[in-house]
Amino acid sequence: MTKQQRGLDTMARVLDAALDCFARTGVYATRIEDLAERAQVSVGSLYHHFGGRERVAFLLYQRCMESLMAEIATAVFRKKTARDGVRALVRSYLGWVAANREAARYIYAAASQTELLESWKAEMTGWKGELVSPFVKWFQIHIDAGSIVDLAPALMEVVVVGPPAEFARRWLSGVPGLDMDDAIKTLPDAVWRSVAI
Amino acid sequence: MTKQQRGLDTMARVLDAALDCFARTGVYATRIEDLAERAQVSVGSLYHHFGGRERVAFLLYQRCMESLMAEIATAVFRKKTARDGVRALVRSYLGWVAANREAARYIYAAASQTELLESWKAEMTGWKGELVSPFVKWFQIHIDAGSIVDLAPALMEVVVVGPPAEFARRWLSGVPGLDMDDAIKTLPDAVWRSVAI
DNA sequence: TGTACATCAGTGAACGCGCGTTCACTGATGTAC
DNA sequence: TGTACATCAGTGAACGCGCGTTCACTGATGTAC
Repeated sequence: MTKQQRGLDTMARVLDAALDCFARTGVYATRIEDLAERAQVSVGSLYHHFGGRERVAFLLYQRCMESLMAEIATAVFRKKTARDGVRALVRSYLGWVAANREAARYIYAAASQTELLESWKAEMTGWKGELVSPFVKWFQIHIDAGSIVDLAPALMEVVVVGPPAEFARRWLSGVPGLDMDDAIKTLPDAVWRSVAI
Repeated sequence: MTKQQRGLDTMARVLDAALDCFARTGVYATRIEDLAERAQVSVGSLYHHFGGRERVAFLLYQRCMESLMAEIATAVFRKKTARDGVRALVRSYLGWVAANREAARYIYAAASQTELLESWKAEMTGWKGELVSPFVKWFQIHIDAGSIVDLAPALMEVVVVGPPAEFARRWLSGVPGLDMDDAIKTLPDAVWRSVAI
């Protein structure tokens, strides 16, 4: 009827293993058996809980995304001014990436796998909306206060997240000449300039 | 000894087919046979010219990337002022994406497939350097003239390309509520603000 | 507190097949004289 | 201009195997009385 604690534990172990495997080898390049072995679980058990690899990939994506959003939320929402909030957002985004390279790598890889996420599209739209809605409200307040340019939420998100996200992608894929500390110093101000009034 | 015209033609046909297949189904989800069929080529011939799927993927990546960079270059380099150049860069980037959705989709997908590009890493570093060096020079001139903030090339690239790239990714993956015309109107100015002095 | 029953959790060998890769061969194009 | 030879281009059936998925079964945990 309901899930037992033991089941939840093994699901967590599988997701841990999936983070390792998916980030390094890629989702479709990791064999079910690799996953099972690394998670100390039989393949049968894995199928019992997830029903297949795609479900593992989706649940892992949710887990990683929620971790990122939680970190950013705590950094932003305790700031009073728009300037401090926007800069904290960029800084915490980059900080999270540096501290969770595998999760970040996986988020970026998964986001571009349309095939992968297509199956869960409905389930995802609602979930993602809930994650970002607090930020939309926060920005709206500062737009109304006249301290931030008036951009539609989707464009605001792109303008603010674009630079740190682009940096993170390149940094994670080992592009030479990229220094995370430099980025943490300069990108917050650059992003703030683009939305400041 | 040297390649014949007939060989070059079939290679081009294979790359055309690969753009279709890779952008829609994903690189590793497209079967060699699908590629061959769509390109009107036998699998044996495909192996004769490329030696495997990865080489197809790499050459296609180069082709797409060069198309994008050429479009941006012609748009930027005829502008005199830094402001016009930066805005033209963002505008032409988005314009190219809108006009070449499949190629854009593939660029983003391929860039996050470390496994894929790892094998050609050496070959790519030099090639990519040649593509971006004209832009580095262009920006340096305007930095020296004091009309643009002094950022390291890698960070400048991230700040300028980040917003349009992030928008493009989301737009291509069908995130609801994204309008390309809106982006073309607002992003160039937002990006310019972040690098203007 | 103990027993009986139901459901969940876990196992791993066996099956089956999709698909990449090869290879011996034919045809086409180029070159030397 | 023609002939002979070399190399490139193209073919597709056959092979082989990696790997996802199933399934009948055992063990563990929870529940009702």
